[in-house]
Amino acid sequence: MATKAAAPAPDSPPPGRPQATRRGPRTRQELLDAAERVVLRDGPSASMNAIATEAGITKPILYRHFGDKAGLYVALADRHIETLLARLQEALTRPATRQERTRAAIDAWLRLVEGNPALYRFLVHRGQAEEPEVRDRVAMFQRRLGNALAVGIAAELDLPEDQWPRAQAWAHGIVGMVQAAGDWWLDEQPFGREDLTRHLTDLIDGAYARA
Amino acid sequence: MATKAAAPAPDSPPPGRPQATRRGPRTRQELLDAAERVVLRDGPSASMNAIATEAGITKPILYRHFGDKAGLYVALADRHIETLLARLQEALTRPATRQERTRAAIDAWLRLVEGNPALYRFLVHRGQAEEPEVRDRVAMFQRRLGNALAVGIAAELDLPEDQWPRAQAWAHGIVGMVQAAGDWWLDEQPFGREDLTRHLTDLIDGAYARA
DNA sequence: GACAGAAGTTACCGCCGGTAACACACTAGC
DNA sequence: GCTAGTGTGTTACCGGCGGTAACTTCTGTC
Repeated sequence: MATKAAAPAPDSPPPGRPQATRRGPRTRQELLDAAERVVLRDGPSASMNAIATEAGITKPILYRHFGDKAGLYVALADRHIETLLARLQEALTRPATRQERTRAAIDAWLRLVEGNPALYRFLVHRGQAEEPEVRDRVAMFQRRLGNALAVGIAAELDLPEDQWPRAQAWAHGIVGMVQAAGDWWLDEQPFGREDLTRHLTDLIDGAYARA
Repeated sequence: MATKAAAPAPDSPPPGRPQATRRGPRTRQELLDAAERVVLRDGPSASMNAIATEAGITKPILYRHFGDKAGLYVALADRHIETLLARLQEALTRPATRQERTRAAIDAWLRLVEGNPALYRFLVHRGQAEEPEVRDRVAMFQRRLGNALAVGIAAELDLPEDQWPRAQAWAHGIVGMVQAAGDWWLDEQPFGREDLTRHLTDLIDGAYARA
């Protein structure tokens, strides 16, 4: 709750007061940039002090902007989650064969994994942080992904409404599958991204074919 | 390294010195029991002080036994991981149809999830703890599980050696799948455990059939 | 009985997340 | 020009954490 309530995201400085002060109020965006730099460098255990220093300010300002550490992490995650979700949604509804849609979605995911492992770990492995707030909040992303996929699967297989839970089970399972396989692949790198995409697509497509 | 080196697990008090002291040196087992009680009650954010208090001692003793928090958590996890791995191994090598083996393994997993959610979360969702030591150590369990399953899949499909990486990709993916589906199901409980077992078995079996 | 050594304690360190209280810049109204 | 108000920033603190040093028992052995 404290997350959104803290500040309604003043995306750009109000044009009525163009350059208020010299030392300048840092925009939320700038703070998030700095936070992201630190988190991607130090991992999710980055301290609020370190982030504040990176942003050239001190702790209390961070707290005024984001409420608490959970708020900051959620804001940090939200910047990327929406675009990633949109990209996956596009892949899943692309006018193409079912197999191609599956492939495209997995490929989009693995491109993120490969392109920015640190960001990926932060987003997917939950900012970890001990407080359940953070865990739940960031884990919600995975849930949304699963729910979106569930709708897609139900449509794909033309399932009646009473079979939706089954589509959900599959969807959340598949999300975890791609994530876990991506994790493993990121560590071991036994072959290229395209190969992993193909293997996972084969797996899912085989399941589809029998459904 | 500090983990195993700290104490070679004196499982039972040496019979040569049956009842050493009155206030007694707590056995490693007793300490782990207390730690488990606290962790399952308070979640993985349980403090070392709380654990020590629960065990009726003070912090430094814990540190003498386990080195640091990571060591304690690893010891805590190891108690259950071995038995769980053995149970899964048994299910995967049971003399039965391939589908039945799959079903049995998933069922064993979901029984743990259902029977002791707190323990499950601790084992699978990584004691979370910020230090990478703990994360890596507990995540290793998932890896071992995936590797064991990979061997099973390679045998199941009679794959030539050059196709083993594919079996690995599948295996780690499937492990993540069952885990994620279990997570979702644990939260939402939209149907019984048997239903989820069946849905996931169907999915995997479909993939097998097409492999 | 002296003694080595384990078991256990108190008291501390530095750091963390989080907050209170205060200082400075700027604008608006009279 | 002076005041009031507001937003930006600071310093200095709080309780609690993981972890450790130094000391005090207590116990079994020679």
